[in-house]
Amino acid sequence: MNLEDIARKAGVSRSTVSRVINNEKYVSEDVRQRVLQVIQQEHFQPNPAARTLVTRRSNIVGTAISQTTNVFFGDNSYFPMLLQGIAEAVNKKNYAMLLWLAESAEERQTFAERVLKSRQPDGVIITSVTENDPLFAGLLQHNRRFVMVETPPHHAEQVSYVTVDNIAAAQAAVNHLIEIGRRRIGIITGLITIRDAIDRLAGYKLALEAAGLPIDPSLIAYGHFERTAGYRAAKQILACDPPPDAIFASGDTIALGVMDAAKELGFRIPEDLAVVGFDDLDVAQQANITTIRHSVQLVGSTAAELLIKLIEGQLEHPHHIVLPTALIVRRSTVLV
Amino acid sequence: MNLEDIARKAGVSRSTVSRVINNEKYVSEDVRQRVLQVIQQEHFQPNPAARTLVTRRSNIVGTAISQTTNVFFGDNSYFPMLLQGIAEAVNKKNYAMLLWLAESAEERQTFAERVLKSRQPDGVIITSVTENDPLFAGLLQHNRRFVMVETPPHHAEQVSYVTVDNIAAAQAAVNHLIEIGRRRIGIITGLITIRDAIDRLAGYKLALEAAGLPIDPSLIAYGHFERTAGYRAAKQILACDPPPDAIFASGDTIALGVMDAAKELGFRIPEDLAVVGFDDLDVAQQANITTIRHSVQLVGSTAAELLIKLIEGQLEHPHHIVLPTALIVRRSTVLV
DNA sequence: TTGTACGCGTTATCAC
DNA sequence: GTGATAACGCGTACAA
Repeated sequence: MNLEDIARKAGVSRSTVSRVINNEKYVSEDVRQRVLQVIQQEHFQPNPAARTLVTRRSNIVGTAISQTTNVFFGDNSYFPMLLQGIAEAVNKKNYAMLLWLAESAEERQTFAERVLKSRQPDGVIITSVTENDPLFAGLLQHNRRFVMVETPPHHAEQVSYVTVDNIAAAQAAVNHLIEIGRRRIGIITGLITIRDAIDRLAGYKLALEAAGLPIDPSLIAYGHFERTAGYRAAKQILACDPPPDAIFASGDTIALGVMDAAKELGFRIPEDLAVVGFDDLDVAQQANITTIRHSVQLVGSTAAELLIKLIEGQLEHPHHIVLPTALIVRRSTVLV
Repeated sequence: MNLEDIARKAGVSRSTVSRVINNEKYVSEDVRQRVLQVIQQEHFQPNPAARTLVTRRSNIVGTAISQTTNVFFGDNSYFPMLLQGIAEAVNKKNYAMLLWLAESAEERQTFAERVLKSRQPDGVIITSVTENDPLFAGLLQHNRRFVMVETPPHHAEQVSYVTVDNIAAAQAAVNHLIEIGRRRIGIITGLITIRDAIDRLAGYKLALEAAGLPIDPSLIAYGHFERTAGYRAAKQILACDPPPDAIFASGDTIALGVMDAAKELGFRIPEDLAVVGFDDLDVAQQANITTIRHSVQLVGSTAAELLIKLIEGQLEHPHHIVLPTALIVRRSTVLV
């Protein structure tokens, strides 16, 4: 069943059917109705491949998640939320989403090749880019259309991206700790090759400096966005003498690990140790963790919308969007 | 850049280039090398739309997740693991994955229409099918190629699917409880319109009957696959007089909710109350919950492999695959 | 072993 | 308003 068949049944030409389907004007109302009726009764859908061949548009956006398995899996709902946001925008615009997931032990290089090789999507959304990410470099080099979630590690001026103001948010988190009287404030970073992690650390330092507090290197632990990593890093920091009276965890899953360690070492929260997370994932609410809220879903939908606008030429590339954050105070810093 | 261009640069005809790309024989070795070299230096990739148009194959498999947002989001890593498994198989076979996610409050009907309308993929993987699922019905009615994860609610004989032996697994779980001396064993089901949930309940009943134990309706609570649902259902069951000495939770997230309720009501685990979960998600290991292990990732990859074999005509439709399970004993039933 | 010619189902560009 | 007809880039019988 194709345009030709529909045309015959409706007693018109192929071009007219095409016009009806694409909602063009210059089709008389009765012809349009007749054609629509045939289309409906035959459950006709135009062949997307043929359409793509001529328009050079697939109406598909790709999403590449180059994280190792356990992060995508684990206690982290970041990616599912991001996907949900992307899906939402993509549906609204009548696009489809192609998804690439890195395999557990896959090299970033082979993953990048897989994504770069694919010519199906009109554009790509990428996330969790590291310093020398071959995917990022490849997209840039081949001049492919893409949008980054998070701030790019470099060439930020040439790249379209959606992010939250990590520096300001981290400052807000640390300021909150200072306001409740904490003076020895530690930080556990995310994977420090990722821009988000870098910026949150920068915000932490800025807040301390602004308050005239010293920056103690022994209170800075480099980790990554997982509970177990948070646990290990917290044990290290809490062993300092004197121990910190607060820890800013660069992610909620890290904060969970901090709580684990604190409990084990007999620190009361928040009396002995105040903890602030980042992201406001479901777990933060469940575990009553003070955190920075930024809607991951909103980041996802914003990124997808931006990408589609770039594809459709409604916006100039590059384009940068910074979404707001909010400090959510819970029991991990303030007793109710 | 297309076949024609490559052909010109290599000094051969378009068809020869096509033959080289598709690895056909009857191409002399030196011509093949010459063509390959040009392809490499031009970074040429054949246009997938043109290819699809003529072969009627897109090498894309669709995955439809028709669950509401919070399930996909929440404390549940089931879908990410499933996706990871699908991605693995899809990569191996050089396919791509198209993903549809239902939106938070979306009607099952509109979601089904969205999936059914799409003609991009060569086949579809679906999951979480309910009794009168319009997506399931639509795929069946339009005679579309698809594979189900889990046992279909009906028409199972006509449908290809991958599942675990839920009945046997639930029996094993309950038998374990009986073996450690429990006699008043409750169950909290998953969403009872889903086949998995139905079968696990059936297995529970079979095990009790086989052991000559009564089936007490007040010990059966109908819930769904979420922690909070497990919590509520557990509070209900634990309020019975006499209370149960064991609960079989139809999912690990439900089991977490049971532990929450038990803790709140002062039940010691496992002394006063033994708890068995299902799925062996990461959380089960973290919370030390006895559970039924079945690799969700394996289910995903098996489903994708099956679908691709059906697409490529290497297997007759319908085809059924039942994957094994294992009882994993942890501290929620037995003190170490 | 290689080349020629046609068709896949659409959109775009004309002429009418 | 409508209808021919030429692309789009590829695979594939068939001819050479």
